[in-house]
Amino acid sequence: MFHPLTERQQRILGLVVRGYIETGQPIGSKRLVEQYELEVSPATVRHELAALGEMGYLAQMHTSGGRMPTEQGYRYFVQRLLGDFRLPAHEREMIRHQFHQARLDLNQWMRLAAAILAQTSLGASFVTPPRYRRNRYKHLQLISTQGRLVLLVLVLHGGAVKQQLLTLAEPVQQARLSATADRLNQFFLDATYDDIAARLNQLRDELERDVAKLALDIVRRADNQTLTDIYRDGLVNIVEDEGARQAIRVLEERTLLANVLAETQTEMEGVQVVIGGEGRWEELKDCSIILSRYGVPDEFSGTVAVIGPTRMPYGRNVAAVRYVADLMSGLVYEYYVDETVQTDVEEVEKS
Amino acid sequence: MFHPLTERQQRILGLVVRGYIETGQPIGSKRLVEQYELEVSPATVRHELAALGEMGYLAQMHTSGGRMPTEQGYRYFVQRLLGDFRLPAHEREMIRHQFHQARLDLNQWMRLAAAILAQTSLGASFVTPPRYRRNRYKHLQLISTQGRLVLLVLVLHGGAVKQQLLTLAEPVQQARLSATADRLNQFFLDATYDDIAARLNQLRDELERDVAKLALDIVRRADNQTLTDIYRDGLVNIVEDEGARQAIRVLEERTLLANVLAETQTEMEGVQVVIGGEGRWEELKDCSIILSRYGVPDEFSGTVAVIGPTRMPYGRNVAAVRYVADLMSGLVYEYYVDETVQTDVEEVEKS
DNA sequence: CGTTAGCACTCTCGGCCTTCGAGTGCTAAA
DNA sequence: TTTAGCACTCGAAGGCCGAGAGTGCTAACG
Repeated sequence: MFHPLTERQQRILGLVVRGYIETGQPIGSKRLVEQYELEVSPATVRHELAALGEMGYLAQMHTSGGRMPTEQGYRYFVQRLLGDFRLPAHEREMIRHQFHQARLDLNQWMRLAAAILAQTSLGASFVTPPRYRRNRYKHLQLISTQGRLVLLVLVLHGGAVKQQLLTLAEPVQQARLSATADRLNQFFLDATYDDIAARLNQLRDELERDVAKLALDIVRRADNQTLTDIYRDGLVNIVEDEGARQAIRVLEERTLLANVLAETQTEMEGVQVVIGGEGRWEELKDCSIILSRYGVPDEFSGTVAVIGPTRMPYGRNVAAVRYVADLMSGLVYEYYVDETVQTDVEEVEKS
Repeated sequence: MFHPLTERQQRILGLVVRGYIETGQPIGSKRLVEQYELEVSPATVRHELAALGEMGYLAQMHTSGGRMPTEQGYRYFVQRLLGDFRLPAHEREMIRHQFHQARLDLNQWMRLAAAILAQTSLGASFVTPPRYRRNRYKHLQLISTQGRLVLLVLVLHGGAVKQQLLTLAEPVQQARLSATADRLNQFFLDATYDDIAARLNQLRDELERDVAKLALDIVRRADNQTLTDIYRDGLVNIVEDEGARQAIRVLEERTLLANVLAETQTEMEGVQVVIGGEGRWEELKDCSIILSRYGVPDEFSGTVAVIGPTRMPYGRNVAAVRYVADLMSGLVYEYYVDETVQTDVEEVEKS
């Protein structure tokens, strides 16, 4: 797989890779000898560099511009030259401590893992949730929300909780929903997708069958789930451009974003535009944010927003934000605001 | 709040802002007249520009470098000069269509909203979930997973589903757990944080009280939840630097990431390093990914990873990824792998 | 009085040239 | 095999110049 290298070649390759990683500049023979106090002359090093170049471990951009590692060079470095480095004890201790601080919550752990990796690597990181290759039905619950709308909560093995709203043909009492859920739970405990599919016909009751079909679909989606819910962090570390950094920092540091949203929250409905931090937030000097609430004002509301450089097409973006916010509001009103609150709202409107 | 502007000044300010947004270059009097066919001479425009400059709407970088809008200039533009622009009909139709495609799933809608905004604005976007100012207890479920570990699933008004693992003092039968949940559900239906806190003392049973306390804590966290679970998209649009773009594109395009993970999945345990796409993925030519599985291999596993430029400190990062993966594995084994699967694993190991 | 033409001035940007320094390959000697 | 010497290459940095765009000011004009 790799050309065999002499001791000295390995040493030199390692130095070039390390040097290039550190400085970002191609490394030449002279610097190599001077900086790392090799006991040979630059000319000798040049021989070796040429050899390493021919074997494909090093490349040079220009005829006289020093060497930098090729992909293969990096690979050799990583596989052969990288002694097993360990994190310093105090860092390990700090990380361990943070994990044990966290509650028994897988999502928290993942978020934390992403944050820690971003912090210690000074790069970006991501974490995907653990998943079973074949999920198993564990527990299902049906919760009536309003009229014919029912919230289905399905717990899978491994603690994954999936939720799904469904619309029944006609309203059904909570009691009957609970009974249905209980029966299905007995029937399908620890069932895989195939199990559920096989036993589906045995169900007589129509409601049971409808719910089971939905559960089946959820298990199917969980089985070939493609990386939704991944946790990311540290994007800000790999972006050089200052303008973009600001925007990304805002999106990653939740406290900052929370501040901005809190201060705009109380203001009027409709689309709001925050330009260049409005003098209040130094951190987003070169950014603009176009945002709009959606949902039930002051009661059950979220935010949709676009963030970009101050120099952005405001007309278009304001229109887009407004349109999407309106759509979201419509959907939320229709499906997610349950009766209690709607009554509250009506009362408020009457008074 | 704003200096009053003449008709013509408004017109000119608008043109400068639009022009600057479009080209990114400061705009001068001459170009203004020629490009937009004003019926006055450059000299007149210069007068107006100077006036707008004194009022603080425009600024110039250098004595002779054309004008660009100040923050205040943008603000005037957005508040007064921006006619209400609407998205073209076919775009609106397309967006509406996509929303109605989606299932009745709030999370899907938010993801979709973020994606659409990113796409139409060519900027970054974010969406926060709608939340009640005061959450209400809706439904609680206790699910025994293994030994003394119990998964608590709490549904709040508005369909928010919170989960939390808890450790009991001693194992309890599922039947008793269900009964407890039922009692609490009756007792706390539609209760707010204060309600729960007030009625907590009335609970006799110790298990009930412990669970209720935990539920109370969950509601408290939901009440002053600070922007967890926000959906972001389009970061790639605001980053110029090509290296960073690649990394971000990988993180945003789930299919690409899924490919990479799928192809590395089957390989050996431990930390893996993907350098520069290994020739297989053109899209991450200048990136390296350091990744490791955690959890139960081939059974219940996820990934932790660091992604950054090819030129990164591999030693440190490999160590960090390994350490975090090991920690996560430990936690997952301890709390999230239930008996059924542990048995499976043992069987496999025996055979 | 608002508008315009003319003018001198300023400043950036791109092209062109030069110099400097780091690095290279080759050859011949140790 | 290693080293010194040498001629050569190439990019980065600095200086110079002219073109172009833009400015403010002033004086004339309707």
